[in-house]
Amino acid sequence: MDGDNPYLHAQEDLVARVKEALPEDEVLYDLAELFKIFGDSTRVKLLYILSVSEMCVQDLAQLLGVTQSAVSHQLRALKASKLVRYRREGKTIFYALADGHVRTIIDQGLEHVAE
Amino acid sequence: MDGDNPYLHAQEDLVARVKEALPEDEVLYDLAELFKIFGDSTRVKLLYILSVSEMCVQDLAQLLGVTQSAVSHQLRALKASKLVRYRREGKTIFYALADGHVRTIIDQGLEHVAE
DNA sequence: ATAATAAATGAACAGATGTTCATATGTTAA
DNA sequence: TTAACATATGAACATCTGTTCATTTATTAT
Repeated sequence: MDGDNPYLHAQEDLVARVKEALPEDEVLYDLAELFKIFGDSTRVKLLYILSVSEMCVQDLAQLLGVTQSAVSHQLRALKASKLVRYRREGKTIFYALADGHVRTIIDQGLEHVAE
Repeated sequence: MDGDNPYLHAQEDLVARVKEALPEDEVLYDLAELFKIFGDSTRVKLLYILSVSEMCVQDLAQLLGVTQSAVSHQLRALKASKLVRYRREGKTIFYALADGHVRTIIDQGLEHVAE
């Protein structure tokens, strides 16, 4: 213990080493943005639903018990995060998951919640 | 196409089937709460750091560039979600991840972000 | 063209969130 | 018991978020 050090408590070596191990700030920021998407019950439900089957906006709204507008707004967020894709069929637009990652992340989360 | 049906568009069978497949509302709510924790850059950083090494509050604050108070508040949230544990050593309290799930979830997220 | 239907968008607003500041609690050493 | 240090907590505040309502855009059928 070097009594002169004003930061007596700090394990400076450790701090430095961990700092090395950290991903870029921007990456961690993007990561938080991604999880933010999953951090709303309407959106996780949306994602879970779409992991079961593609579906049109109105059916999603009905299943979620919210406005068509609300779903549309949320789908916009999911699109921006590349989590969903969509296809138009006449007046109707069908949304689907962009890839399998989503379900994997959800399932990991469910495992933790189940404990 | 049954033209009399006021919900012409809806694939009611599908909606019903998917409804069956959905986890309980409460589970999905808890799931969202869990991901909400990961959905803030201060907190993911915290979690990432702790996945590398246990650490005391002051060092965490230094590493994150925020107040000791801010870290303490966030750690409270992490404790409430059973994501971290802690041990006291004199005046200092060392925080650590509660289990390995956290890192798994983070790594899954990082994979998606990396694309 | 016009009407009808599906989805998207913008404005507005209530409620939640994350931070700092000030202060309290707990622990150790003098 | 007092001083010093580490952490926790409460209040206050600015910002962010998610929803609804009203409206617009896009597509199809008449």
